[in-house]
Amino acid sequence: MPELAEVAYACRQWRDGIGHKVKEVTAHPTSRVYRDLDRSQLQKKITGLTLSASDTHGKQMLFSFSNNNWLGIHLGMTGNLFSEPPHYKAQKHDALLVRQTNRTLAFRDPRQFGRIRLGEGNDPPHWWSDLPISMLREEFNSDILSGALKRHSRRPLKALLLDQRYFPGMGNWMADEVLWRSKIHPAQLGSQISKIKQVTLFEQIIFVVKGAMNSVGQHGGDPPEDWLFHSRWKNGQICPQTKSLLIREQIGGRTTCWCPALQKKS
DNA sequence: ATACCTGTTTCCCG
DNA sequence: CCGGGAAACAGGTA
Repeated sequence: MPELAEVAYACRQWRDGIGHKVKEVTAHPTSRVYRDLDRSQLQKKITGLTLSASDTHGKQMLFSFSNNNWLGIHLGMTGNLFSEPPHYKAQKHDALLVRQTNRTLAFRDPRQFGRIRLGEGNDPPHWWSDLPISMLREEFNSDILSGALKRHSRRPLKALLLDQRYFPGMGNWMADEVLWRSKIHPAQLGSQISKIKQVTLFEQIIFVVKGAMNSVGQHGGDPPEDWLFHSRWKNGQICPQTKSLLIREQIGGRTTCWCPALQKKS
């Protein structure tokens, strides 16, 4: 599920809980999402407080509570948020249940690659405030891209795009989408990208990020019909643009899908 | 049964 | 010290 737009949608699932008090907190006894945290401390801190706001930044989520308390959630590979009925019974992979009078806010994560963090203080904790500039902001400019290309001149573009220090929220399918639209081979090295291609690449990052937020981020469904997204998940699919056979291979340690007719190495 | 997977961290190498 | 890559984490699904 979770790349930036899916995270934004997940965050909205807890929106109805804002302005309401926490009656009880249930933490899964063994889930790895608590690897930074003491479960009883989480319960002690959050119980009785009021959820006051929520926000996302890339793949990170921040929930604000009364009394200067903060809860961070990262969905990992298989995490998701749900709003369930007040007396909902915990399922096997429910890592966290936050009970309120009219609903139960649930964080479910079968593979447990997600992560829960806590913070206390007037200002948001450092794990939130230290995040790199959001790709949705005006301050996210092409200098960030050119700086990353320069510093990592021997990295395949696919691997670079997944680097959260530069492109917070970029995930596997979004990176494939960006490279496909930019007509860049995913294994192309940072140093091999012309100035012209850099401009295209930057524009397509913005296009895909905004396009994903306006579709997936709003309704939780799929991105627009003509996106590579719909053809990238299994072998033997056809490029929506060129109608030639798409390739799927590991690049930068991740399954990568691209169109050999469109995305040539140079 | 076996391989695969929307993410990140840690370890190892040059 | 830095950059790059592989392995590890864990369980569901095809």
